[in-house]
Amino acid sequence: MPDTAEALSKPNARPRIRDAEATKARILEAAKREFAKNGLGGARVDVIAERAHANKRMIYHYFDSKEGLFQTVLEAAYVDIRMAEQKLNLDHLEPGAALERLVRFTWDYYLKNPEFITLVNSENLHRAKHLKKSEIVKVYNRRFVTMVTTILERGVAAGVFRSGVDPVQLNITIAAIGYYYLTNRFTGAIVFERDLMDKDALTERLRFNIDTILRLVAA
Amino acid sequence: MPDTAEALSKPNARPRIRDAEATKARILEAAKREFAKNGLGGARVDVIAERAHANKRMIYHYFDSKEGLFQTVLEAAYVDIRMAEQKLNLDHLEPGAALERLVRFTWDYYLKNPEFITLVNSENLHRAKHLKKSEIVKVYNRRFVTMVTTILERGVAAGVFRSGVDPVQLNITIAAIGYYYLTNRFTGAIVFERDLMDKDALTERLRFNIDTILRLVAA
DNA sequence: CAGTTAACGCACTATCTAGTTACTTTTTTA
DNA sequence: TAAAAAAGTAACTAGATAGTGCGTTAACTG
Repeated sequence: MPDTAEALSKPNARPRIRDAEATKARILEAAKREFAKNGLGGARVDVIAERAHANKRMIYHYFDSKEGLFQTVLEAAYVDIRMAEQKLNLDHLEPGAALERLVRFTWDYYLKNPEFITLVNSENLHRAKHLKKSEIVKVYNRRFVTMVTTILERGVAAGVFRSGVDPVQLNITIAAIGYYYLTNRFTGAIVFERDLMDKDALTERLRFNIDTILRLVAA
Repeated sequence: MPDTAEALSKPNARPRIRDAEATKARILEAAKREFAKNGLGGARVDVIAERAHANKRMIYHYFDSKEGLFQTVLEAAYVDIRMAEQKLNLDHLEPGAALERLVRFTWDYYLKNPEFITLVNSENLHRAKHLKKSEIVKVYNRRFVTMVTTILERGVAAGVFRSGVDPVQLNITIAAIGYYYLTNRFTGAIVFERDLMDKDALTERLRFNIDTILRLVAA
């Protein structure tokens, strides 16, 4: 009789397999959802622990504090989008097509990863204090800005884009026209009395955004 | 000796003047700041009471709950921006100038009223549950959408704008290119390694935004 | 297999926080 | 001017909530 009644809370409960990496990953995934849904202030550590099927103690073991956890989640989110952007391989496309592809990608990424937007909003409410500490993110960001600069230069050289467009302003604008539409979709639906998340509405907005950006750089 | 030591906490303290409207106004102002700074979840009712030089009990007396207070603050914010927009009197300007003026106004309003942006962000985190309840805001919003529709129609008739531009998409875009830049100024400063709030940077962004919108509607 | 390390879990606490109770004081009204 | 109504206050409560102390158990190591 190797198992006493006290040793196991449930009869026939198999011994829990221990896996630090898997537990960390489950906590991060649950935290991303909870932070995205309620912001840093509104998120509950107990909820994250429960959703991750982990003990709350482990959160403090791996991430030190609620803010430490938030910072890790945020870093992972930035690394993820920046890596996805790098994979676009825009250099093989002609400048106009490259720009269209970037606008399309940005839109699709926000749509598929709504947590990204909410995490960024939350971080800005806190004046980017967590992102400031992150060294890894800087490296990725530089490569990202370079992408658009290269497209613009190629377009100007080919005579299809006008010169003098600031790559940073363009970058911000590409993000803005997708980001704003999606992050403010709830108040937007009320202000404009329209379902902004309707399938046709989304397609229409993407078309409009591509149009906006191409007209902006057109020669 | 009409005043006993217990009747007055401070010697020579004049009897407090009672003014319900003034107290309400102080609470609303303090609440706007606190909600804008910390979001609905992060805001503290005690802090609002203290900043308003009011007793916390009065908040519950006038606004029922923290959420009731938030809703009132949010409604006031929307009414304020919509009323300011109506005062622009764009009908007297030629279409291009009218559009430029609207872009400029939107930008300046966000700059001068940064709480507006944070309140809207907070409201969207809560899926616009407070704004949904507001009837007054609907009236103002309709007039707002009409404004841009009229400018577009006049521009098309005058042959300076192309036809087929959706006024709602245009409205969203005008807001987006200013709003995104300002709400994400903290993470933006890190991503683009630039001070986005520098005076010259702000002027440059406004110019860029006007350019973006005019190119978007150009015939 | 003995002993060490690392993963995991329970139960607790100090503090905070929205909301309330039970009053006092000023202003208005009849 | 008496009494009713409205404005204002202090002290309290019940429930959360981030964070911990300490014991237990699985996995690895020599």
